[in-house]
Amino acid sequence: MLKLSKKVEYGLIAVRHIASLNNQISTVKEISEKYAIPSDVLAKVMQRLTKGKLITSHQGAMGGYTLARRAEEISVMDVIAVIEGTQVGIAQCFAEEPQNCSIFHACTIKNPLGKIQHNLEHVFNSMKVSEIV
Amino acid sequence: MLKLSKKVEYGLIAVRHIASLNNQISTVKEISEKYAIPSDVLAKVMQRLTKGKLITSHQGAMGGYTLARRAEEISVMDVIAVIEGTQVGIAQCFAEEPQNCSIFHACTIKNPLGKIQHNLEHVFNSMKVSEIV
DNA sequence: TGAAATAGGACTACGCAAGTCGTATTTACA
DNA sequence: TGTAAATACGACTTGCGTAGTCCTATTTCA
Repeated sequence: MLKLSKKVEYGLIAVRHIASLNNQISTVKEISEKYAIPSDVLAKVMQRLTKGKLITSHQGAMGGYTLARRAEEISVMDVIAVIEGTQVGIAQCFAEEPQNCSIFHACTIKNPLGKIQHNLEHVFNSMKVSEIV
Repeated sequence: MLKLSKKVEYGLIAVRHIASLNNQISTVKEISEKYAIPSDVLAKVMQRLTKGKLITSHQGAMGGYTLARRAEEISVMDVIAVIEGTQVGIAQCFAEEPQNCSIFHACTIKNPLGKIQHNLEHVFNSMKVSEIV
């Protein structure tokens, strides 16, 4: 409950890793070994980060990944959004299709949870990869 | 990902309900019908809230539940902790047995996530049931 | 041309959330 | 004193999402 997914953790670690090496090209193999992350899983994460334009892929031998933006311009929220493909929502009300919640009409806690939701979004948006030293 | 469980939502709704009726005795049937919550599920939630001493049960006919403390003294965190029975942790590092994380030793994002964790805890601790109008 | 790298689909395993069911126990009140 | 209304609680089922594995295709450097 209320946990980040491993994919997001892996993504943050990877992006931070590249940033910490001054954007030097890095491979899945290198990162997965260094941090003991299953390489197949990390590979998919990197592909999503690429599609989300947070990093740039370099195919072929001697290839790998570099950041697509400066580390100061990549927020934790960016990484989450790109990897999960959905909005962060602590309840259905704040994700897509709020109406799907079985309780929607009678729910009395949407507003208070909304405050918490906003707070979370703010924290995730304001924390940048460059701060993850 | 990062979602509260339905049980916690139900618990918050129930506690708020009782508080909004000035701590008048309320039954599972009444609450489950009013908010369209499955009564069996709600019953278990109420039992946990009782064990956690947030509400008081009154068995037998004409029984039900009342708050065990003033609404100003019940935080959202209290409800979560009692219902889930575990610490809120956005990653394994912040739950029980941090060492179980497959990445623990090499993880580079414990500190930044810790900031987010603390922020979350603060928000949940400071929001009281009395504020959930 | 071969090796090193990304791209990406298909599949499995597992755990947890959510809900259901059945039964026991307590208590007010007719 | 019996019955109905209520809580107590364990066992079970189901479904879904997470995490991970496997396999193959494609790209590119040397």
